[in-house]
Amino acid sequence: MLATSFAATSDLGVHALTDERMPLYERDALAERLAHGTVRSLKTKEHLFCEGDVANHVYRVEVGHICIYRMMPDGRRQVVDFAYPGDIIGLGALGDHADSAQAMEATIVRAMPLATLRELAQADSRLGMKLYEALSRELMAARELLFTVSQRTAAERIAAFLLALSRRAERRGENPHEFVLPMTRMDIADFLGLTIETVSRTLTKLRHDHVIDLEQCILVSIKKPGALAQLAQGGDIRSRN
Amino acid sequence: MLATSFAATSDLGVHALTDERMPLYERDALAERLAHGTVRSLKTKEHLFCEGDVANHVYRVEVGHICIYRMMPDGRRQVVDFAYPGDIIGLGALGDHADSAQAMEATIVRAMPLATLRELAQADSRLGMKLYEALSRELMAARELLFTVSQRTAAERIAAFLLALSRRAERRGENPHEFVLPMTRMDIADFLGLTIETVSRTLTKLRHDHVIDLEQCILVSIKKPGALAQLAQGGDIRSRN
DNA sequence: CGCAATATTGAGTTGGTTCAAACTACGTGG
DNA sequence: CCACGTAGTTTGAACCAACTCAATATTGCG
Repeated sequence: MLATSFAATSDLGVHALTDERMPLYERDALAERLAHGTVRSLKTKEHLFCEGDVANHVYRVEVGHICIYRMMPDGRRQVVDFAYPGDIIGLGALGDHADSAQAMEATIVRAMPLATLRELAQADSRLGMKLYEALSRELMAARELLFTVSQRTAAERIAAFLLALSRRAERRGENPHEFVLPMTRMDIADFLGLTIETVSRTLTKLRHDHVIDLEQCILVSIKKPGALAQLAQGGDIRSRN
Repeated sequence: MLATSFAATSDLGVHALTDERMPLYERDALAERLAHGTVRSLKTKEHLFCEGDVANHVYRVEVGHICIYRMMPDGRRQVVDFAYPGDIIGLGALGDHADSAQAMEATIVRAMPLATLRELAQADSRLGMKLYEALSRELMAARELLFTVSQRTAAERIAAFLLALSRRAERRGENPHEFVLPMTRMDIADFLGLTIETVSRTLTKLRHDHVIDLEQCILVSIKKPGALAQLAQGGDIRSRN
């Protein structure tokens, strides 16, 4: 049930466990199979699967972005992960899906049946180990997010979130100081356990303090990475570069 | 990195995923090996391992209770799990431990080297699958807790927590409507992302509303399970039985 | 261009925190 | 066995960060 290896949440937080993280699936039997897997296209807001659906595939995002979340009957929503191209979704599901996966924009994924995955893992115990490790990392990411949501202030959460996105951009070989937010304020809010208003206010505050810059609401430039890191840790802002 | 299969957190929450849960390790090669594993005794507050320690064993709690948590440099603490007798700790650790494990009282565990675990999994692919499933459940539990902490009010969190403990008691063949809290208010607070004062106040409120009863601060009797469940869901209390 | 969806900003409210003080349980040693 | 000390818990009152409600401003799409 979640984006493996490159998940945004993965390194949300202080300990930056994730810098040791590398693409798991490359050169894997898994990746090879996926390369020939069924392609599925999703429109913006279309669901890849929903809470309660029987889980019978894993997916790799090829193009676009997917939001993994869970809802309460009364409408409260918890976003659990954001999947980027290359990320694998649906690992860890036993029986039914416990979360829903929705395309945040026009998105293409490749699907692979769980049965096939099981066969591969049976045949190649190294793959089994990798899947296990991938799941471990998911677990760490989930706990990191738990920590963030449970213990940090709004400003600290946003700072940690932006830093996680920055590190992710870096890992993907993109500019870590300037990247696009594929998610809406609502997604961010539901991810961090805040309201859209608080997300917005906190971002504008960071902008006014010249820690970041924002264009078109979606293009983030990190101007003072040090200040942002300091903030994420719980320190006061002050003018670090 | 966590208490498998019987973890208290496991079913914290609405969807009660956990009722499908059964003891994983019974009749396993794992359980057999553990039965002959090294015994280790811990005094109250003694650590089994700390954040940053190299992870080279998994442990099964035999007697007592263990608290798994993570700390920030400034002292903020997030409790991630409570391990009961039968629970397995330390699965999912890759390299170093990301959490600390501390005995909440005089506790006995059995240890098994990770190397042995890997061998066993290599030899018996069913065991590998079980470990994978155990980890999946940990992940679900972590997300359930995330959801609880992120979206629920203090009263809802406490209600969900008590219900989780109740279900756990039931699974262990104990009285689900009367059980002892092995953890302090501080542990509960750090688990649910609240302060000890709020935990205390919320418990006394539940007592005054005759939803629960409390003796010696540690013996909980659930008087109105329905009201508690209602509350956990986000509904108002009202006098359900 | 004009509309609908998303984001920002402002003002007032509140749930949970913080700070502080009293109370309870319990282990220790006299 | 009881007096004492300590750690843990409860309770109260003031405060504040984030929420709610409401209005305005963007953005992007048909």
